[in-house]
Amino acid sequence: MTPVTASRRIGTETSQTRTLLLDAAEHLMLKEGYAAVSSRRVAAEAGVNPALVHYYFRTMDDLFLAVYRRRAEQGFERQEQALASRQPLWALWEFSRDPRGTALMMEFVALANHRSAIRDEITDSARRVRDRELEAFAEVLARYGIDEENTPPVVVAMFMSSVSRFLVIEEETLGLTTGHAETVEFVERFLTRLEGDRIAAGP
Amino acid sequence: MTPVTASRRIGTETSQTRTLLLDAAEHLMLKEGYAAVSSRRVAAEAGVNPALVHYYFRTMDDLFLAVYRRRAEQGFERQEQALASRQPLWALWEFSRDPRGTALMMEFVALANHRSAIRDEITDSARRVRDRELEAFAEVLARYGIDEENTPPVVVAMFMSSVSRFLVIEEETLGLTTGHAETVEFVERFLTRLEGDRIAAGP
DNA sequence: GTCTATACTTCGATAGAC
DNA sequence: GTCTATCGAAGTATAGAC
Repeated sequence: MTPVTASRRIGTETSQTRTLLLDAAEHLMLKEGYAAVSSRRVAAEAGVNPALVHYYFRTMDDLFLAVYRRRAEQGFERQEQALASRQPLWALWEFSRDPRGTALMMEFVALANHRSAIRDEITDSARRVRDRELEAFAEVLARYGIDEENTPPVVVAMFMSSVSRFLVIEEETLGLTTGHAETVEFVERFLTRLEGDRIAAGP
Repeated sequence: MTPVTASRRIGTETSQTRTLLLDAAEHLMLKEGYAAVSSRRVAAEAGVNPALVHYYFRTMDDLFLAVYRRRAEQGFERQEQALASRQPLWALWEFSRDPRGTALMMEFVALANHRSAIRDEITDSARRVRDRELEAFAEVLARYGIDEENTPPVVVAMFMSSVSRFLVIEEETLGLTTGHAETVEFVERFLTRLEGDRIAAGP
């Protein structure tokens, strides 16, 4: 896999140290923002020698990309699980209200503002998630007998995505909750009307 | 205004150089993200000597706060203008879809994640905007004869805020537009039902 | 108000010993 | 695979001349 043009050595993807570094970078990013993710700080957080960061990741961008890809892969899986469950809309709603995912995503979007390699990666995966989501909403809402003219599945999907993320950011980052309870209640009444009361929530 | 405890000199708030530095910092923040805002780069962007940054702003946090406060003040004014206009909901919708405001806000929220002084300032102003917004929506929707039970003004306000910002971030930062047109159309059909076709848009 | 000069810190990245 | 050592660049902040 290692490109022939690169002269320097690169560690294997199965290395335990590499995983330690990814965990440390993600943790730092959540705790102090992407600007705090430097090779030295990541190494300190992981408890390994700073030079190892550049042994496993050629550049810091490579490290950021690896952190992102790992999470994105997990996101795809959780989306599929949600869609395959008995209450797909409830499951998606709960998934997108998970604070950890949104906080990390916000850091990456901020980072994407001035790092094109990261922006491209995020755009690709966001589009993939969106396409799958829109497809699923169309199918599910049709099954529930929702009138497509008055309540377009695309719009329901976009509303739910927007609102969940907006609420999480305000709550977690700013500690602002004005108007949140009423909004959550409104959405969940809608979900209950379609899928009944929420049965079980997976972590 | 200058605290007695601070030994170092601080420039006046009316200085032209100070304004140049604020403009430069804001521009850099929009173009390359908050991490690009260093004293040297701000000075270069403003075309002045780097030492002047610390003459006008004791720390970089002070600079960030000054940039934020200037914009927030402008935001309050534009909100009041929107609410006082003949089509307040249309005006608010267009205001919150202005890309510049949202992009800058996102940078500040990301910055707030690990700088408590900035988080406190943002939380305060966000709460102020929200309170005013909720108050206005309650009054305006009642005037339009909207049933408060089925369509709670708080929820309408939160939905419009969430959706507008979400769309802007996806469009501007990621270049992702899937599902956007349908969503905008849905919201604007709602606005048209209440306030008629949009008459005039501000700059 | 504006400048030069400077102290000190942290960063990304690499070379080469072990 | 891991370490020490190091280069050069960039950062914050301050002192003091002009």
